[in-house]
Amino acid sequence: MTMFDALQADEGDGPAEQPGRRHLSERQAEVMERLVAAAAEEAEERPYADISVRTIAKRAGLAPATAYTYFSGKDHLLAEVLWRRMQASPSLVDLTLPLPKRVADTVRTMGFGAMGSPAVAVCTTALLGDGPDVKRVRSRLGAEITRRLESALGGGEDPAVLDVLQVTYTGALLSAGMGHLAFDAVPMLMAEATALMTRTEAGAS
Amino acid sequence: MTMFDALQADEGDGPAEQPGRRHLSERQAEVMERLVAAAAEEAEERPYADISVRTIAKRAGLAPATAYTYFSGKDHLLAEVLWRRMQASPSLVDLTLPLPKRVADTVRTMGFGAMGSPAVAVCTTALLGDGPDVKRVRSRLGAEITRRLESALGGGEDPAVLDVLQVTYTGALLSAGMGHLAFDAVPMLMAEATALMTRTEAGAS
DNA sequence: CCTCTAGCCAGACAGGTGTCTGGAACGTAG
DNA sequence: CTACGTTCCAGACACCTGTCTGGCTAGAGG
Repeated sequence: MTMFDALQADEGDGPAEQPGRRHLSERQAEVMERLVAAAAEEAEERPYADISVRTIAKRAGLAPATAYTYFSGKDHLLAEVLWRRMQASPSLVDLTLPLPKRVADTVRTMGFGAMGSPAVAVCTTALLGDGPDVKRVRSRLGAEITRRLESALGGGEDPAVLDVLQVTYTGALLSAGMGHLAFDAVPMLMAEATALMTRTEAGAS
Repeated sequence: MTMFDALQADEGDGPAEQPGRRHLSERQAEVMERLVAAAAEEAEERPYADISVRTIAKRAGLAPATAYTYFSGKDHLLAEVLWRRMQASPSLVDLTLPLPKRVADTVRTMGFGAMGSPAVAVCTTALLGDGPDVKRVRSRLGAEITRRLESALGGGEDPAVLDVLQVTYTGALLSAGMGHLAFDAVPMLMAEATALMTRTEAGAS
């Protein structure tokens, strides 16, 4: 496995210490940052199959062995890109908008707008890999998606709606990553799903 | 690539000749069958990472080189298992049932009931792999799922409902394959989604 | 009987991935 | 300046995957 779990990007001044893990030095955090950035660049301009830990490390100006001390493999690295983008994106909800639009906005701003579609597809592919580290990233992402959808819905809806939306969004990301669906169409699809499910509900808000 | 595309299981007497591809001898079809069966057995009792083309070939009593002439790799082989199960399963719809139940039944009978959950998870993982052959299997599976959901809905609904259900089912399979959702819970979830989306529709049927 | 073709097999092979080890570079203390 | 601990690196290494080659067996046809 890796030396430690990938820590969350804690810009700011919070302690942000995970109890299970030793802290990272300034230099170490910077090295990780460079690796993730290099991975994102690779994802932008190469297909998934042509990316390897070695090409990412070379781009970052680091030795492959060093990359392996931080990440367990290329999937872990590329998945981490998605996670960072997610964290860097705002999670604000405009409660004056109608529900479907709120969901669409939440989905649209969920970090991936800044990346090109091929890059998202590449990282999504990586996210599907097996391996315990990738699995952890996936769980974190899933939890965050739930959290954001939850706050977009506002809590006034049937909890089943949230469950379905969560699964639907997972499927939409997958379909988009596979090329069966355009990434641009995802927010629209989610809005449609929301509209269909909440049509005659006791309208929230 | 492989010698030919994996042919569809054409028990019966139809010609079933795909114009692009040469026909297979009796013996060849039987070899493929053994390979797929061995892959299914492997999937039942080993985790994904411990399966390889060589272990499958050994179980089938064949040489690895032979397996590679039929399939491009372990992902292709395991994905084919799912496709065969899908084809072997009935696709009948009882039009007297209410819509959500129809969808749930369709989903439940979609081939995977006969396999253990771990095996489905393993094959689902394989289905997510990249590679042109796996991609083809995925497309065929997707098309079949669409077809079955379509006939379960009966055509009287908003076409958007079908789109959403398709994506939701994709996501549900993925979530289940990842272990975030029980396979048993998938039909229920699909029924819920259907019920929510068609609640106040001008009821079909 | 021999010949010819088609399919399968065993082993060798190249390419790539993740790991390990010895040593270099840096900071700190005495 | 030397001694020491930590962190990172470069190359070597073992492992696995997919491909290729030459030979073997079975069946068809003469």
